[in-house]
Amino acid sequence: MVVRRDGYVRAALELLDEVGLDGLSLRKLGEKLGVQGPALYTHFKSKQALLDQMAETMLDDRLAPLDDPATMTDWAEWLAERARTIRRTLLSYRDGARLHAGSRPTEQSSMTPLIKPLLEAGFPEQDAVYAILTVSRYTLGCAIDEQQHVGDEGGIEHQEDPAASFEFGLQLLISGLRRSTP
Amino acid sequence: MVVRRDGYVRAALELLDEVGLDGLSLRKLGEKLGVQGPALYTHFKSKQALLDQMAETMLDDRLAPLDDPATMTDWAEWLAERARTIRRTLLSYRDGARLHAGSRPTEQSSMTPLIKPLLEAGFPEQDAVYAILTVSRYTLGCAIDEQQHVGDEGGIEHQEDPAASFEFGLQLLISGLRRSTP
DNA sequence: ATTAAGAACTTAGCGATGCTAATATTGGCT
DNA sequence: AGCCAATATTAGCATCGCTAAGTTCTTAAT
Repeated sequence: MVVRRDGYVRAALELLDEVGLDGLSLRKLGEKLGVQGPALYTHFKSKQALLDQMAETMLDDRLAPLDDPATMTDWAEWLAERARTIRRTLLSYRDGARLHAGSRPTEQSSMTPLIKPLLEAGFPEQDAVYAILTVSRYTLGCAIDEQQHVGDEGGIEHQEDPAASFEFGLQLLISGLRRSTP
Repeated sequence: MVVRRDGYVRAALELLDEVGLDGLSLRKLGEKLGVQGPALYTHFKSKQALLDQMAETMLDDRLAPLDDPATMTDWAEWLAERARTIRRTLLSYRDGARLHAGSRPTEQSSMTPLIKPLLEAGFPEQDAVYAILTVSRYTLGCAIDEQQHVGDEGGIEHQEDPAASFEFGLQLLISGLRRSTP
């Protein structure tokens, strides 16, 4: 009951790229898996539970390598790189940002390991938590806004470079945080 | 064909608070209006068009007063107050943030009037655009994350004060922007 | 007053959806 | 062989977005 689950989630992520979030149905996913639609209720108690798992898997896959202590140098660079990875990931799936926005974390994904680098840098615990949340939420907001405007027939003022705009705000946050740890 | 439209949108926003985004159907909205479901297609070409209009109306209602030049003092305070209003508004409707995240602006809502205060403060045009975008997107990300975790049975580390966390990041952004205009 | 035009609404119905219930099939373990 | 749990199937309910065809109502020009 836990063996096939992961494969199903990954198939669902493939299907997402093919049909989009609004077109994603359990029957279509079943077809892709050579299985009838209701069979999926053996593994997920609801469609939302599947969506939640998709959102978590999508991010965890690419975020895991970043939490390897070997690659970690500067906390600020780590935090920035984490944000860039989140954005890149959400944008790399069709409706990836909207999928994440509409999902709730499955297990309580602990924040404790995340704030550790910041605590070592001298941040008070509360500030460390807020720093992680702030950067993550800013990144999510960017990804949603960017992805919602794909194929927008660039209006006059739509000369925005999304990556540059994202980096602009990210540096605002990071350098603001830097200033608070002398 | 344009008289009833606005009333229908507001009724839809009321219905949203009652049944949530996933429970919002054209048939239910019709019932609330004493009308059959398909009648709504006279006013909206699709359900998504209705959702788009709801998202726009929701925000415009409360954002309009802020753009009154009389009340504008400091550009930074204006920008911060704008962000707070957006957040307050999104949180004040059930699934308000998710509704906004899944919508696309109806007419190209021009950014020109928004960047004006920043241009007068000496910002280069590109930075002014990025500043508005950054603050708006951060706010959207916050609202989504907060609203998705209502009734989360506060885990051990879930000692977050959402308003304080939002203000933490907002000040990071605003004071970062302040520093770039001496 | 008559007519034409258009907006607003109704009814009927198609294809698809999430999900439940009841029933079957599989596959490893003792 | 026999059992148990995991896994899948079929049938079907209620609801959904949306389309098509036809109706009523308002309004304005003749």
